[in-house]
Amino acid sequence: MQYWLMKSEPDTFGIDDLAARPSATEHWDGVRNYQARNMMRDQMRVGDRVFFYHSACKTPGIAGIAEVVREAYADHTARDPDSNYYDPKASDEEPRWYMVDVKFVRKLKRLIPLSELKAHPALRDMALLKKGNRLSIMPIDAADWQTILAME
DNA sequence: GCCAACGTTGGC
DNA sequence: GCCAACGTTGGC
Repeated sequence: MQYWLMKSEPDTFGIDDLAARPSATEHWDGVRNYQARNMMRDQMRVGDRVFFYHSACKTPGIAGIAEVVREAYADHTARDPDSNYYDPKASDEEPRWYMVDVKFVRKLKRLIPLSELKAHPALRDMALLKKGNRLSIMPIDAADWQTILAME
C-alpha cells in the first residue's frame, strides 16, 4: 500500500465537503498536470491512503485522511465544454485526463499547518516542502506518514 | 528542438 | 494582491 498527499482548495472543496458527500466519496476530477496524472493513473491503487491537504487558503496544511476506492478512469470534465477543466484535445478514445475516487476516512484531530511541517526536522526532505513544488498529487514516505500522524 | 511568452499555482 | 517557480504553448 502506498501513501499520498492530495491538495484541494477548501473554499472550493475541503475535507468537510468530502465527508458530506453521499457515501463520503467523490471523484477527484480536474487534475491537469501530467506528472500528477501519471502517478494517479499508474500507481494509485484501491486501499491507498491519502492526506487531504488544504491549499491556497488562510492556514494551509493537512486536514484529514481519505482512501482510494476506485482506480483511474477517464475524467469526464475534460469532455464537457461548460467545465472549467474542459480540454478540447481530450476524446472518448484518448481521454488524456484521468481521475480516481476517494472516500473520507477521518479528519485529523486538528489541522496540521504547513508551518509545523516545515519546522519538523524529520520532514526536511518531504516533496511537499521542496521549494517551488506545485504538484497537486505526490507520494508520501511511510515514515513521513507516521511522523505526521504523531503530530496530531 | 529551442526558447520567449504566457498562464497557473500557492505561500505569504 | 504580490510574486517566485514552474509547466505549457507555439513561432521559428
